[in-house]
Amino acid sequence: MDQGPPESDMIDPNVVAQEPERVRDSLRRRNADEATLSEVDRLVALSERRRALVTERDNLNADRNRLSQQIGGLYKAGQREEADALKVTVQAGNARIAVIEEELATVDGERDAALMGLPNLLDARVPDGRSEADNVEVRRWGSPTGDGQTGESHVEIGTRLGILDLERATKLTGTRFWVLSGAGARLERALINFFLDLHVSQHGYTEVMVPYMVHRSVAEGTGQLPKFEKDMFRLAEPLNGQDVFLIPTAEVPVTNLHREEILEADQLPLKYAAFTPCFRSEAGSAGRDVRGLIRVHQFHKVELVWITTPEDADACHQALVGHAEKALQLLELPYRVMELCAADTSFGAARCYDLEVWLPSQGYREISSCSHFGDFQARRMQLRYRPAGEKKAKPRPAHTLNGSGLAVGRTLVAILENHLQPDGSVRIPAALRPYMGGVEAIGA
RNA sequence: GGAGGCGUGGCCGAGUGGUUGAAGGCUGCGGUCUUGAAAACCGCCGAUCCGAAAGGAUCCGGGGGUUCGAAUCCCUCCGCCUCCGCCA
Repeated sequence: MDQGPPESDMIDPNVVAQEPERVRDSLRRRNADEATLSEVDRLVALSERRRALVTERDNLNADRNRLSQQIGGLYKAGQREEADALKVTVQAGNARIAVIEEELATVDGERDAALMGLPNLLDARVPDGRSEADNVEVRRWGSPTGDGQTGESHVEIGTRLGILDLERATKLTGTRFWVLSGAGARLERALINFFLDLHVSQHGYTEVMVPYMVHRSVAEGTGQLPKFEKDMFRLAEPLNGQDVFLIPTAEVPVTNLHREEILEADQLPLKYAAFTPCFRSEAGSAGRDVRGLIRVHQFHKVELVWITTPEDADACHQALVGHAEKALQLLELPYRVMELCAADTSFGAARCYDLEVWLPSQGYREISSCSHFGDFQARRMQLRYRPAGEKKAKPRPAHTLNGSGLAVGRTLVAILENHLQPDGSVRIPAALRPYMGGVEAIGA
């Protein structure tokens, strides 16, 4: 069923086997429970067992190979008797090999499953913290208006202007869906084009359009699976022989574009910008952000993805954040940059900055998450590169990064709320007007 | 949906049961030669796992089977191509 080389790894399995304390430290900083911590001990034992089995199996294989050659030689020499005697020996060895292979398959399976369920090692620079309240503000931009509580909400504004229709959306698919019409729909489309043009022509990204449904192994590559299956939508029937999931973000198909490849160092960094819809089940978030466009089952996003070298990754990460910030600045939306603390850093990330846009009705809300995955995703999808310089350098896992540039729906919300005029209309920021057919305000 | 063909290393392409991880070519890298370049010639050039190393194991789309031994035979899945039908 499954294609391609076996998925394995996540954090370097050798690190788990040889420096379990380092892994435990990272897990503790992430607020991991005891069950997860004990996985590390199990992993150490599993790795040892695996090594012993592999060694024995390889030795037996070597014996068999040698004897088989002898058998071939004996047959050619017409010495059937001797050959048949050797066959019996080999058959006995094969029986033992079969037993070992069986145990090895079990051990490998358990080890892989445990490994795939462990979150990434945290970057040492990530600040300690027990919750999102401990995230560290890095900088602010712009001048927020209002108190972040009593401002007119995008739902009220959009409905009043007749460009947002939440009620009719529920007739179609129920709650957490939306309908935009007229200038609202145009605004959504304008934002998509604005983001794409900005990043492609100003920031040097290559635009890509990708499938919105992916195989299970692809979602494992970026780390959504196996742990967060309930957050995704899965097709009822397998497609092309495999389970298929609706993408929760373009990160998934785009980062996996080069899975199982060995890239040359001079190809890096690879920078992709992709517009896609994103589908999220929002399991477990019942009751949160129930009204409006903030948390929905389907939304649009322009995602920025980098594939780079370990040496360059930090600088790339900073550049990525800057690119997302630029979009907010051009749209004249106040925001702050937060460095996430250990407990709030997501499963696959080693380090992460969130961009939070100011909403007069809600205060600061996440509008972009810029993550540095180190080699975590690259290991899971066997995405490697060959270091430059020395002749035959061994392939190494690449480093991957991604960030929203930006979440379109939330940007639309931010524009409605921040650029609301005293007369009830909404001003279109200058940078966006060319994409709005020159319109300067909605509802004026 | 029906019928047929194909799937080998970065690329092209040999190879139908035995010491082939795989001929040959191309590309790439190093060298000789050259003021430099080109050409020519020589050499090197896949990945993963175990091992301190020596060395060993595995991989010819994926999985399974036959066999002492499989790139080579069988089954199955996936992918690509061609023809017919259908839909856009």
